[in-house]
Amino acid sequence: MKVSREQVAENRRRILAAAGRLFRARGFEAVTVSDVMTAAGLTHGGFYGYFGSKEDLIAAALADVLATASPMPRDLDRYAEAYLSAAHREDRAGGCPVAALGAETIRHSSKARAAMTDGLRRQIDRLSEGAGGADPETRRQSAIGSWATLVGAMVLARISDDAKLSDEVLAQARAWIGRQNGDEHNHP
Amino acid sequence: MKVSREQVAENRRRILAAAGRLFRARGFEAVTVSDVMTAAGLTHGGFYGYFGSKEDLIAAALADVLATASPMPRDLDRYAEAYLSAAHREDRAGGCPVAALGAETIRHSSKARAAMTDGLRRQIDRLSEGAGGADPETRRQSAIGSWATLVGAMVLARISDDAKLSDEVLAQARAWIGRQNGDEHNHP
DNA sequence: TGTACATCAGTGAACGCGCGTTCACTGATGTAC
DNA sequence: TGTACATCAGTGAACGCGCGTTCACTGATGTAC
Repeated sequence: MKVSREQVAENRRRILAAAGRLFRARGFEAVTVSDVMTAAGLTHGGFYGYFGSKEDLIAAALADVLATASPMPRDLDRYAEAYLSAAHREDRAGGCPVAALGAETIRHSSKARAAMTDGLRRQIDRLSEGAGGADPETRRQSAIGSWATLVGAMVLARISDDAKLSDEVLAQARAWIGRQNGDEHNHP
Repeated sequence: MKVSREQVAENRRRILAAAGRLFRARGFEAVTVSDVMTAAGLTHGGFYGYFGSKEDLIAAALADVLATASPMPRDLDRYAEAYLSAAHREDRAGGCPVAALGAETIRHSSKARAAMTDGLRRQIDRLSEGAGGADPETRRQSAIGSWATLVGAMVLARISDDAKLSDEVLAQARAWIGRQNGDEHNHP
């Protein structure tokens, strides 16, 4: 049965949202087209009316998640605190797509990789604004260094099956970023 | 045809080495048991004489790669230079298993995850030795912070389909780590 | 040391299953008058 | 505004394929004498 144009738009949004969450939680390959469609409240057969292939969905879902990324606190230290939280570590499905899928994306379509690269550029720019340092070059260095530390620390914290070690990684990474920014002159 | 005991040991080593390289290059799920056995110079049927399942192989291959990790230069800055090189970025199959497979490992067997956690502990200890800082706590913080930065920067550098941005990420992450350690007092 | 035989590592065909994808069909939507 | 019909989004059965895994068989190894 045909559905209204608004329903089609709504369904597309639901498919993308479901795919974004499932991919982050389980990775691209462990999630099936059926999984995504069921999570979106549809049956698998309808999928190809929305996307040409599973690879297309991967690229579109990544672009969608990266576009609707969480708004950033104006300050790099505060952002690090939120990013390196136990809540974020536990919430893989709703968390950072780079920490969850960054390494896997390299092996998928060039569109998926382009979406990630685009997200990386925007994230560096956003973090540069909130970074300490007098000149723009220092701020850009802090943005890149901090972002690498945040992503890496979240990967390491999630790897650890020892909760104490995992907590320590998060805390020490936060302190390490603070050590860098605390030395700057923009925090009077 | 039966083969000699030495040949069996050699074959096991080859299977693990092939698996270690293929998994790092393509991820756990995209590599088939046949791929691994063919790369090891055998046929797929013989696999189950060596391992109980593909999941078992994943755990064993991870433990193997992490055990035979490259020897570390005595100094954290020098290690960062080697780790954050273009050569390492290009050599996924022979590179760091954490940057290549860290995020995926969470979703596999507890043995695989335990191998990674073990590797993380050993890496933190190794880097602590080469880190700057007077007291052990500062050195441990530098080790964790640096390791997170290294892993994260490699993931980001590999994501980028823009070579210039990728090079910049590596260079800026190196500088960011140097900035931390350059401030320490153990480099007269 | 040499021979006879039991062992068992490796082979390749075969298995069942679940995947991505296709397609004939259905019936609500939305358009033409 | 109301009616008649063409459109087309969604359904679910079906497809071919490749995966992980099993197994009967083979023939070199290694042991017993």
